[in-house]
Amino acid sequence: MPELPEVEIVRKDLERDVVGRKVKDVTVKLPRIIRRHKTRKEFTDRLAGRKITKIERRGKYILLGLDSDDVLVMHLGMSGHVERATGRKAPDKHTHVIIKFVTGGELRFVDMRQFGELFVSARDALDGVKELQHIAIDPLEDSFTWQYFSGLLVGRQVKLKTLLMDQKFISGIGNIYSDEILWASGLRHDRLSDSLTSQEVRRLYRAIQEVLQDGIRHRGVTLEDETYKDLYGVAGSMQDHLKAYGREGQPCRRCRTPIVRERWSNRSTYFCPQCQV
DNA sequence: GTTTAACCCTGCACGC
DNA sequence: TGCGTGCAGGGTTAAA
Repeated sequence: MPELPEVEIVRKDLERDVVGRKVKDVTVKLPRIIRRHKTRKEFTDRLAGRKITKIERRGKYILLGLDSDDVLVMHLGMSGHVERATGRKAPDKHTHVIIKFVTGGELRFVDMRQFGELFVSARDALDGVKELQHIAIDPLEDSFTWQYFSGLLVGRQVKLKTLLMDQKFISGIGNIYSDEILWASGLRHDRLSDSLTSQEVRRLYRAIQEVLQDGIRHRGVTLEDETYKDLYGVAGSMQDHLKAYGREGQPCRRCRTPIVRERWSNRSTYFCPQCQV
């Protein structure tokens, strides 16, 4: 389930591995993945012969800058990942788009559940893309200060988990990391944002940064379904360090109370009923 | 402004 | 063993 840390790992891997490479040709095996384009050709023609110049991230979106002033936008959805491969190894059945490079080797977009997508946009038209224009501040940016964060909370009365997962509020946090952040800050998912003391706001702010950085340090969460892997097919290890998510019935690492799983907004939410208040 | 539900799709568990 | 059914899973958006 790629969230900010997983997407950031992919961004870093791509930055090291594909910047400077020139695209030879592109194969789209499943048009659904490029659903914003009317035809395959409209997509592939804008990539063929182009050199990749830089890799950026906006929330959970990855932006591959091209030397044509176009940008290849990538969203991993729920089960997507990107892998570097040689043409020798046959692509598995969930490989939907293959980008071949002039220097050999290729980039494969793999996504079992097909919620991910790729599209090409002119760089100066990016701000007009609905999903990108509303993306809020990145919690790992320098400008995400404690003052800024507490300012965001002013006048809002929303449950904390809803707020954390709201990409218009802060970008990059999904179901797994929101549970971890709330556990780390000792706050319940259904606490209302305007009920926090300034000490609790500070704890939440710290937890957001620490948990996300931890996720990056451990190269992301790879669950049993193994849908997320880095560019080289290597699994992350953050799943071994989770304190709440996926630990239903297991003792809380702080107070030994069994972790509870609750159905919340059509999602699983894991928390400690004792030490998260 | 906030909450809820539905949708996207595949794999898997379950019952017959 | 094989088939059909139902549901989990995350992000987004439309509707309430």
